[in-house]
This record gives sequence, structure tokens and C-alpha cells, in this order.
Amino acid sequence: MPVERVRRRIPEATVARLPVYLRLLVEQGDEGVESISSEGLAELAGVNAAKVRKDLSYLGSYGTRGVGYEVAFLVYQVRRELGLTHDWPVVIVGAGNLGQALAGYEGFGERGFPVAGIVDIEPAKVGSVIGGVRVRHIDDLSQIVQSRRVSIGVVATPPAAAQDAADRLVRAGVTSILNFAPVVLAVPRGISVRKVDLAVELQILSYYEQRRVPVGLHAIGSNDSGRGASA
Amino acid sequence: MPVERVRRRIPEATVARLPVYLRLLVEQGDEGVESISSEGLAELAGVNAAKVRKDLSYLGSYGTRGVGYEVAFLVYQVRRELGLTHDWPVVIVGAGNLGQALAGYEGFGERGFPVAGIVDIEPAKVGSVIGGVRVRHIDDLSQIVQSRRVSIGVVATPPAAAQDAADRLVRAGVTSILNFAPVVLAVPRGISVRKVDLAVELQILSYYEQRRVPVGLHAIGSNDSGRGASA
DNA sequence: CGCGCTTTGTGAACACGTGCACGAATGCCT
DNA sequence: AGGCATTCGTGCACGTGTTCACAAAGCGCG
Repeated sequence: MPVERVRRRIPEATVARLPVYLRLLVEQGDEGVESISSEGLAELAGVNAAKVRKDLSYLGSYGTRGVGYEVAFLVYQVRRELGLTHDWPVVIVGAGNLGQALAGYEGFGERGFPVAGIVDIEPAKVGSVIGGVRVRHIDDLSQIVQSRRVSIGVVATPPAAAQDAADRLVRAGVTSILNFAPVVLAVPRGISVRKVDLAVELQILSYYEQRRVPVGLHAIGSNDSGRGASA
Repeated sequence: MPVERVRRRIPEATVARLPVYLRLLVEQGDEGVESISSEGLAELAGVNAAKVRKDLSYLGSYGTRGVGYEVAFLVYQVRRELGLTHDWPVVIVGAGNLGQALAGYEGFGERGFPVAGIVDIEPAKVGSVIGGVRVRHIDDLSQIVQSRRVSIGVVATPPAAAQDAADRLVRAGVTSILNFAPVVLAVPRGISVRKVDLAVELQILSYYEQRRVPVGLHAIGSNDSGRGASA
């Protein structure tokens, strides 16, 4: 079956859901479930069954009609498609509150994103150990990225320092950035950036909270990142 | 002009961008800028100018042709639409790494979401002070929510405890939840939930990183949460 | 061995979001 | 006062994403 890789393009919305399916499938596998239907997976993921089938169909025809999907096999296929067949070490810039929390967050390592290093511009912060990783000075960034072959950087600095952090990451050779600072980063073409803005999430909730006048009447549509759900 | 409030529905995608515009407008205001064009705001936000105009048009016709938008007035209008005319105290469940980082994150309070309380189920964690707030036991949740009139809860627990945390928040009277645990929460109808899954964001980056073969050729479309940008 | 039940995979319709392009409104300059 | 440059507001076409609905495919049972 693995004759060739066609590199069909997968819709952005689907890419954002695949990690969710993957997590649920792994959980099911751990619980001994060997096979699952699109209906079952849809229920777990809180989405429509047709959507699950269409999403999975982008990977290929890996289901069995009348039966469902073999969990272990599907896990393998989703992992392969997402590029999770090997680890992606990440480097964190900024050892403040958030940077420390991220460095100590086990979910990263567990899901294939070990923290290769954490750096800060503040000499006072250098040296302390967080989540088993020693904080180093930002001048060592290139060295870390190069020696550990890091391609993903995380910006966890104050807003004012975020653009500089991104610039340094790019110069060091990183090609993807996850930005937690509430700032629109400017990066060269070809560098992927994703943004997580905690306050923005709260402000969106505020919007719906504010117009919650006829109690519990409106439904909040989920956006394509699997956010926004109401049950 | 403020004759009546029509309560026109604003598209989800627009709601997700308004907080970004708001932040940029406030920044511009602080720098003394009094007026801004859709083109200018679009550049700052990294989006299309037509999109900015259409987004803002949902609030009403607050621009002046040939001139642009008055920054201070627009800030007021966006705030009003997002329900940010008053503070929304939040309560954080889970005083682990992430919960502590969130409690200590000044961006919350600054942007109108003061931390009314942080609770944990672990007695050992109770009592310590984070970001000026004392950690209390989860049994005090209802009391905090009620006395501080909290309607937004933040779930920052380990995955296994997340559903229980959500249940408790709902029982305590919270109507919106921001969930950081990698779990699909089940909540009653009418409760808004938004999810932020850090590992999912990395996995999405991994997908694009993995197929980065013809270097820097593909463009990553932004999703409607203002994430995913490449320049 | 074939019939009926289940569930996939996907075409087609629909809903939603984006971007262009242009009329309409406004300020400025002469 | 009139014309010109600018920028908003929006109709329209396009693209993307979602959902329905059904034929095709496979399993199990009698």
C-alpha cells in the first residue's frame, strides 16, 4: 500500500482537527479499544461524523465499511501525516512566568516536543533549572538551535521583546514560531507563525457573555481550530 | 446616534479579530495617533484592508470617508461591542505550573480580566500567594464565584481533572469556560467553552514543517482566530 | 451462499468567510 | 464654490468549509 506519497494538500481546518483526533485515538488505544467508527470518534471529538470521515479521507481510504477504523493503524497514519514520526525539539525564548510554565509542562515532551532549551536576555534569570532544563542566555540561542537541530521556537517574552525574540529565532535558523506575546510578528516569507493570545480568548468569551440576554438561547459556532463549543 | 441597540449578529471570524484591532488601536492611541485608516490598521494587524472595513462595519458606520477612523471613538465602540465596558473577574481552577503562570500574568488584569481567585484540590497547594492572590481550596469555588460575581472560569488542571473542574465551575454558576486542558469538555447547553491546546498548536506547526520541502514556497493561510500567519 | 445490516467515502448543496472593485461621502486646495 | 484626492461602506464573485444523503463495500448470520 505505501507505494508513493502523493502530497495531496490537506485543508487548514482539517489539519487543525487531526491533532484532536490523534489524542483521542491514542487514548482509546490505551484503553484497549481496537476499532472505532466515525460516529464514535465524532462523539468523542464533539464534531459531526461526516466531518470526521471527510477529514480522515484526506489521509487515504483507511476505514473498513461496515466496521470502522482500526485505531492503531489510524494513529500511525495521522502521526505520519502530521510529521510526528519523530520528535521536534523546541526552544523557548523568555523565562518569565509563562516561559517557565511551558518549560515545565510535561504535555510538550509527552507529545513529541521536548524542550531543547530555554533562554532569556536577563542575566539574572540564567542558570536556574526549570523542568530539568537550565536557563541559558539568549546569546546561546544559535548554538542551541544548531546543535539540537531545533526548527520550532516559542516566543514567551513580554510584548515589547517579542519581535526581537522572533528575529533572533529566525536568524538562528528556526523556521516555525509559536507566539504567545500579544503582538503581530513580522517574519520573512516562508517562516510559519502561529499565535496564541490568552487575553483574546477571554475577550471572545466576553462578547458572548455580554449578549447572553435570552439565557442559553444562542449557540456558539466552533471555529476551525476546534475552539468555541457549547453543549 | 445611540438611539437603539439592534443586536445585529457579528460573524465569529470577525469577533475573533476585534480584540486584535482593539489592542492595536489602544497602542496607537497611547502613541498619540488620533486617526487611522483601514489600510493603516490592516497593516498593523497583518490582514486585508477590505476585511478591516467589513469587520468594523458590523459595529456601525463609524468611519469618515476620505479620512479614516477616529482612534479613541473606535476604541470605545469596539470595547462596547465586546462587552469590555466593565471588568470580567475570572477564577482559575488548578494551581499547577500553568495556573500559576496565568495567575501571575499581568496581561489578564490589564485587559479587563482580574483574577478573582485561584483554587486547587490539593490541600498542599492552598495558602501560597501567586500574583497577589492566595490559592484557596476548590471547595471555596462557589463562594468565590458568587461573592465576586464571576462568570468566566479558567480550567488549568491536568487532563484527568478537567471535566470535574468544569462541572464544579458550572455548578458554581460560571457561564463561560476557557479550557487549557487537552480534553473535550462536556457542558450543559448555554455554557460557552473555548479551548486552548498548546500541543495542538505545535502539531499544526509540525505538519507544515514536515512538508517544507520546496523551501519557502507554500503559504500558510491564517485561520479565523487570527492565528497562522506567514509573511 | 446470498441477504440484510452497518459504516465508509464522496458528490452535491449549502453556509460562511474573503477580497475585489466601485459608488458615495468627505476634506482640502485653489 | 467647485473640483480633486482620499477613504469608507458594500454588492458581488470566488473560495473554503460543513453537512446531507446515498451508493458502494464489507461483515455476519441463517
